[in-house]
Amino acid sequence: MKLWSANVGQPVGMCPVRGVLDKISDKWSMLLVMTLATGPKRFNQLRRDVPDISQKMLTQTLRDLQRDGMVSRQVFDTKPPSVEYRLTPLGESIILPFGHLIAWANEHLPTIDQARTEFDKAA
Amino acid sequence: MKLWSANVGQPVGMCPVRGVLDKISDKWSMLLVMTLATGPKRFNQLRRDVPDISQKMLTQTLRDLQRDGMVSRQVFDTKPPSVEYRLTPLGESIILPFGHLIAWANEHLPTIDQARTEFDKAA
DNA sequence: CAGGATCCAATAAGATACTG
DNA sequence: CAGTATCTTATTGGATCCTG
Repeated sequence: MKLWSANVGQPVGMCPVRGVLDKISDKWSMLLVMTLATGPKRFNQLRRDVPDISQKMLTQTLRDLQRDGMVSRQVFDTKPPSVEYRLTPLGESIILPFGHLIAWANEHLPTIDQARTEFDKAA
Repeated sequence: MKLWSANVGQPVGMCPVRGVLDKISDKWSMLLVMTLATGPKRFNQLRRDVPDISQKMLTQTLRDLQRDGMVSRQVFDTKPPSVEYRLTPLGESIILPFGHLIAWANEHLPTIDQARTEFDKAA
Protein backbone atom coordinates (compact mmCIF):
# COMPACT_ATOMS: atom_id res chain seq x y z
CA MET A 1 0.00 0.00 0.00
CA LYS A 2 2.44 2.63 -1.16
CA LEU A 3 1.21 6.17 -1.17
CA TRP A 4 4.35 7.65 -2.63
CA SER A 5 5.37 4.96 -5.06
CA ALA A 6 8.20 6.02 -7.29
CA ASN A 7 8.85 9.72 -7.15
CA VAL A 8 9.17 11.26 -3.71
CA GLY A 9 9.82 14.85 -2.88
CA GLN A 10 8.31 16.81 -5.72
CA PRO A 11 5.92 19.56 -4.67
CA VAL A 12 3.02 18.50 -6.85
CA GLY A 13 1.86 15.14 -8.08
CA MET A 14 4.54 13.33 -6.21
CA CYS A 15 2.38 10.31 -5.88
CA PRO A 16 0.07 9.61 -8.81
CA VAL A 17 -2.53 8.11 -6.52
CA ARG A 18 -2.81 11.32 -4.60
CA GLY A 19 -3.96 13.10 -7.73
CA VAL A 20 -6.93 10.77 -7.82
CA LEU A 21 -7.45 10.86 -4.09
CA ASP A 22 -7.63 14.61 -4.18
CA LYS A 23 -10.69 14.33 -6.35
CA ILE A 24 -12.23 11.82 -4.03
CA SER A 25 -11.60 14.16 -1.17
CA ASP A 26 -13.27 17.01 -2.99
CA LYS A 27 -16.11 18.44 -0.98
CA TRP A 28 -18.77 17.81 -3.60
CA SER A 29 -17.44 15.20 -6.04
CA MET A 30 -18.24 12.11 -4.09
CA LEU A 31 -21.52 13.48 -2.85
CA LEU A 32 -22.61 13.90 -6.45
CA VAL A 33 -21.33 10.49 -7.43
CA MET A 34 -23.29 8.88 -4.63
CA THR A 35 -26.33 10.89 -5.62
CA LEU A 36 -26.00 9.74 -9.21
CA ALA A 37 -25.56 6.21 -7.95
CA THR A 38 -29.33 5.96 -7.66
CA GLY A 39 -29.75 6.72 -11.35
CA PRO A 40 -29.24 9.42 -13.98
CA LYS A 41 -30.41 12.89 -13.10
CA ARG A 42 -30.81 16.28 -14.69
CA PHE A 43 -29.13 19.47 -13.64
CA ASN A 44 -31.85 20.96 -11.50
CA GLN A 45 -32.73 17.57 -10.13
CA LEU A 46 -29.23 17.38 -8.74
CA ARG A 47 -29.59 20.82 -7.24
CA ARG A 48 -32.64 19.65 -5.38
CA ASP A 49 -31.02 16.42 -4.27
CA VAL A 50 -27.99 18.24 -2.89
CA PRO A 51 -29.68 21.30 -1.45
CA ASP A 52 -26.62 23.12 -0.22
CA ILE A 53 -24.54 23.07 -3.36
CA SER A 54 -24.31 26.30 -5.29
CA GLN A 55 -25.03 26.38 -8.99
CA LYS A 56 -21.44 27.31 -9.64
CA MET A 57 -20.04 24.38 -7.73
CA LEU A 58 -22.52 21.99 -9.28
CA THR A 59 -21.51 23.04 -12.77
CA GLN A 60 -17.84 22.96 -11.94
CA THR A 61 -17.90 19.64 -10.13
CA LEU A 62 -19.93 17.98 -12.87
CA ARG A 63 -17.44 19.14 -15.45
CA ASP A 64 -14.55 17.81 -13.42
CA LEU A 65 -16.28 14.47 -13.02
CA GLN A 66 -16.93 14.44 -16.72
CA ARG A 67 -13.30 15.19 -17.40
CA ASP A 68 -12.24 12.31 -15.20
CA GLY A 69 -14.57 10.00 -17.08
CA MET A 70 -16.71 9.37 -14.02
CA VAL A 71 -19.84 11.00 -15.39
CA SER A 72 -21.32 11.31 -18.86
CA ARG A 73 -23.43 14.19 -20.07
CA GLN A 74 -26.22 13.79 -22.59
CA VAL A 75 -28.07 16.72 -24.08
CA PHE A 76 -31.64 16.30 -25.28
CA ASP A 77 -32.61 18.77 -27.93
CA THR A 78 -35.92 19.79 -26.44
CA LYS A 79 -37.11 23.20 -25.44
CA PRO A 80 -36.40 24.09 -22.87
CA PRO A 81 -33.26 22.01 -23.16
CA SER A 82 -32.66 19.14 -20.80
CA VAL A 83 -29.33 17.62 -19.89
CA GLU A 84 -28.93 14.30 -18.24
CA TYR A 85 -25.97 13.23 -16.16
CA ARG A 86 -25.21 9.63 -15.42
CA LEU A 87 -22.37 7.58 -14.03
CA THR A 88 -20.08 5.89 -16.48
CA PRO A 89 -18.89 2.37 -15.73
CA LEU A 90 -15.84 3.95 -14.17
CA GLY A 91 -18.06 6.10 -12.01
CA GLU A 92 -20.08 3.10 -10.97
CA SER A 93 -16.98 1.21 -10.02
CA ILE A 94 -16.23 3.59 -7.19
CA ILE A 95 -19.61 3.20 -5.54
CA LEU A 96 -18.64 0.09 -3.67
CA PRO A 97 -15.30 1.20 -2.16
CA PHE A 98 -16.76 4.54 -1.28
CA GLY A 99 -19.79 2.84 0.18
CA HIS A 100 -17.47 1.02 2.55
CA LEU A 101 -16.19 4.32 3.78
CA ILE A 102 -19.68 5.64 4.32
CA ALA A 103 -20.54 2.49 6.21
CA TRP A 104 -17.47 2.99 8.35
CA ALA A 105 -18.48 6.57 9.05
CA ASN A 106 -21.98 5.52 10.01
CA GLU A 107 -20.71 2.80 12.25
CA HIS A 108 -18.17 4.88 14.13
CA LEU A 109 -20.01 8.15 14.24
CA PRO A 110 -20.99 7.77 17.92
CA THR A 111 -17.44 6.89 18.91
CA ILE A 112 -16.05 9.91 17.13
CA ASP A 113 -18.62 12.25 18.58
CA GLN A 114 -17.83 10.98 22.02
CA ALA A 115 -14.09 11.38 21.47
CA ARG A 116 -14.61 14.95 20.35
CA THR A 117 -16.71 15.83 23.34
CA GLU A 118 -14.16 14.38 25.73
CA PHE A 119 -11.28 16.08 24.00
CA ASP A 120 -13.01 19.45 24.12
CA LYS A 121 -13.94 18.91 27.73
CA ALA A 122 -10.33 18.24 28.64
CA ALA A 123 -9.24 21.49 27.00
CA MET B 1 -26.87 4.08 1.81
CA LYS B 2 -28.45 7.32 2.88
CA LEU B 3 -26.24 10.37 2.82
CA TRP B 4 -28.84 12.72 4.16
CA SER B 5 -30.65 10.54 6.66
CA ALA B 6 -33.04 12.47 8.85
CA ASN B 7 -32.60 16.18 8.52
CA VAL B 8 -32.43 17.58 5.02
CA GLY B 9 -31.97 21.16 4.04
CA GLN B 10 -30.00 22.71 6.83
CA PRO B 11 -26.90 24.60 5.72
CA VAL B 12 -24.46 22.80 7.99
CA GLY B 13 -24.37 19.34 9.45
CA MET B 14 -27.42 18.24 7.57
CA CYS B 15 -26.15 14.74 7.41
CA PRO B 16 -24.11 13.50 10.35
CA VAL B 17 -22.12 11.21 8.09
CA ARG B 18 -20.92 14.15 6.09
CA GLY B 19 -19.31 15.59 9.16
CA VAL B 20 -17.16 12.51 9.36
CA LEU B 21 -16.63 12.31 5.65
CA ASP B 22 -15.34 15.85 5.62
CA LYS B 23 -12.54 14.77 7.87
CA ILE B 24 -11.79 11.81 5.71
CA SER B 25 -11.69 14.05 2.72
CA ASP B 26 -9.26 16.40 4.40
CA LYS B 27 -6.16 16.90 2.34
CA TRP B 28 -3.77 15.61 4.99
CA SER B 29 -5.79 13.55 7.47
CA MET B 30 -5.91 10.33 5.60
CA LEU B 31 -2.39 10.67 4.32
CA LEU B 32 -1.20 10.82 7.91
CA VAL B 33 -3.42 7.95 8.97
CA MET B 34 -2.04 5.78 6.21
CA THR B 35 1.46 6.81 7.13
CA LEU B 36 0.85 5.89 10.75
CA ALA B 37 -0.62 2.63 9.57
CA THR B 38 2.92 1.26 9.28
CA GLY B 39 3.56 1.95 12.93
CA PRO B 40 3.88 4.72 15.53
CA LYS B 41 6.00 7.66 14.58
CA ARG B 42 7.41 10.81 16.08
CA PHE B 43 6.73 14.33 14.95
CA ASN B 44 9.75 14.92 12.78
CA GLN B 45 9.59 11.41 11.47
CA LEU B 46 6.16 12.22 10.10
CA ARG B 47 7.51 15.37 8.50
CA ARG B 48 10.06 13.30 6.68
CA ASP B 49 7.55 10.68 5.64
CA VAL B 50 5.19 13.28 4.24
CA PRO B 51 7.67 15.68 2.71
CA ASP B 52 5.28 18.28 1.43
CA ILE B 53 3.29 18.92 4.57
CA SER B 54 4.05 22.13 6.40
CA GLN B 55 4.81 22.05 10.08
CA LYS B 56 1.68 24.01 10.74
CA MET B 57 -0.57 21.60 8.92
CA LEU B 58 1.12 18.62 10.53
CA THR B 59 0.49 19.99 14.00
CA GLN B 60 -3.04 20.98 13.19
CA THR B 61 -3.98 17.76 11.46
CA LEU B 62 -2.52 15.64 14.23
CA ARG B 63 -4.53 17.54 16.77
CA ASP B 64 -7.71 17.06 14.79
CA LEU B 65 -7.03 13.37 14.46
CA GLN B 66 -6.39 13.21 18.16
CA ARG B 67 -9.63 15.02 18.84
CA ASP B 68 -11.51 12.53 16.70
CA GLY B 69 -9.95 9.69 18.62
CA MET B 70 -8.10 8.37 15.60
CA VAL B 71 -4.62 9.04 16.93
CA SER B 72 -3.10 8.99 20.38
CA ARG B 73 -0.22 11.13 21.52
CA GLN B 74 2.35 10.00 24.03
CA VAL B 75 5.01 12.26 25.47
CA PHE B 76 8.30 10.81 26.69
CA ASP B 77 10.00 12.92 29.26
CA THR B 78 13.43 12.88 27.73
CA LYS B 79 15.62 15.74 26.67
CA PRO B 80 15.18 16.76 24.07
CA PRO B 81 11.54 15.73 24.43
CA SER B 82 10.08 13.14 22.13
CA VAL B 83 6.44 12.67 21.25
CA GLU B 84 5.05 9.57 19.68
CA TYR B 85 1.89 9.39 17.64
CA ARG B 86 0.11 6.16 16.98
CA LEU B 87 -3.21 5.01 15.65
CA THR B 88 -5.90 4.12 18.12
CA PRO B 89 -8.07 1.07 17.46
CA LEU B 90 -10.53 3.46 15.86
CA GLY B 91 -7.80 4.81 13.63
CA GLU B 92 -6.75 1.33 12.67
CA SER B 93 -10.29 0.41 11.78
CA ILE B 94 -10.31 2.85 8.89
CA ILE B 95 -7.20 1.46 7.25
CA LEU B 96 -9.06 -1.27 5.44
CA PRO B 97 -11.91 0.75 3.90
CA PHE B 98 -9.53 3.49 2.95
CA GLY B 99 -7.15 0.94 1.54
CA HIS B 100 -9.91 -0.17 -0.80
CA LEU B 101 -10.17 3.35 -2.10
CA ILE B 102 -6.44 3.56 -2.66
CA ALA B 103 -6.56 0.27 -4.48
CA TRP B 104 -9.36 1.61 -6.63
CA ALA B 105 -7.34 4.72 -7.40
CA ASN B 106 -4.31 2.66 -8.33
CA GLU B 107 -6.32 0.39 -10.52
CA HIS B 108 -8.14 3.08 -12.43
CA LEU B 109 -5.42 5.67 -12.61
CA PRO B 110 -4.59 4.95 -16.26
CA THR B 111 -8.25 5.13 -17.26
CA ILE B 112 -8.68 8.46 -15.55
CA ASP B 113 -5.53 9.90 -17.03
CA GLN B 114 -6.67 8.86 -20.44
CA ALA B 115 -10.11 10.36 -19.92
CA ARG B 116 -8.55 13.63 -18.87
CA THR B 117 -6.29 13.79 -21.86
CA GLU B 118 -9.14 13.11 -24.23
CA PHE B 119 -11.38 15.62 -22.55
CA ASP B 120 -8.75 18.32 -22.75
CA LYS B 121 -8.00 17.46 -26.34
CA ALA B 122 -11.67 17.87 -27.25
CA ALA B 123 -11.78 21.28 -25.63
C1' DC C 1 -33.82 24.59 -18.19
C1' DA C 2 -29.03 24.65 -18.04
C1' DG C 3 -25.68 27.04 -17.58
C1' DG C 4 -21.75 31.38 -18.22
C1' DA C 5 -19.49 35.40 -16.15
C1' DT C 6 -18.20 38.33 -12.46
C1' DC C 7 -17.38 40.07 -7.94
C1' DC C 8 -16.35 39.40 -3.27
C1' DA C 9 -15.90 37.12 1.36
C1' DA C 10 -14.24 33.28 3.88
C1' DT C 11 -11.05 29.83 4.53
C1' DA C 12 -6.90 27.16 3.98
C1' DA C 13 -2.40 26.90 3.91
C1' DG C 14 2.64 28.30 3.13
C1' DA C 15 6.59 31.04 4.99
C1' DT C 16 8.90 32.82 8.74
C1' DA C 17 10.41 33.62 13.36
C1' DC C 18 10.53 32.24 18.06
C1' DT C 19 10.31 28.93 22.53
C1' DG C 20 10.52 25.29 26.50
C1' DC D 1 12.73 17.96 19.39
C1' DA D 2 8.30 19.45 19.20
C1' DG D 3 5.91 22.63 18.90
C1' DT D 4 3.42 28.10 19.11
C1' DA D 5 2.39 32.57 16.98
C1' DT D 6 1.83 35.68 13.35
C1' DC D 7 1.66 37.37 8.76
C1' DT D 8 0.41 36.92 4.04
C1' DT D 9 -0.94 34.72 -0.01
C1' DA D 10 -3.61 31.34 -2.68
C1' DT D 11 -7.70 28.97 -3.28
C1' DT D 12 -12.48 28.06 -2.55
C1' DG D 13 -16.84 29.02 -2.81
C1' DG D 14 -21.17 31.78 -2.37
C1' DA D 15 -24.13 35.60 -4.24
C1' DT D 16 -25.75 37.85 -8.08
C1' DC D 17 -26.85 38.93 -12.76
C1' DC D 18 -27.23 37.42 -17.50
C1' DT D 19 -28.25 34.22 -21.84
C1' DG D 20 -29.59 30.64 -25.65
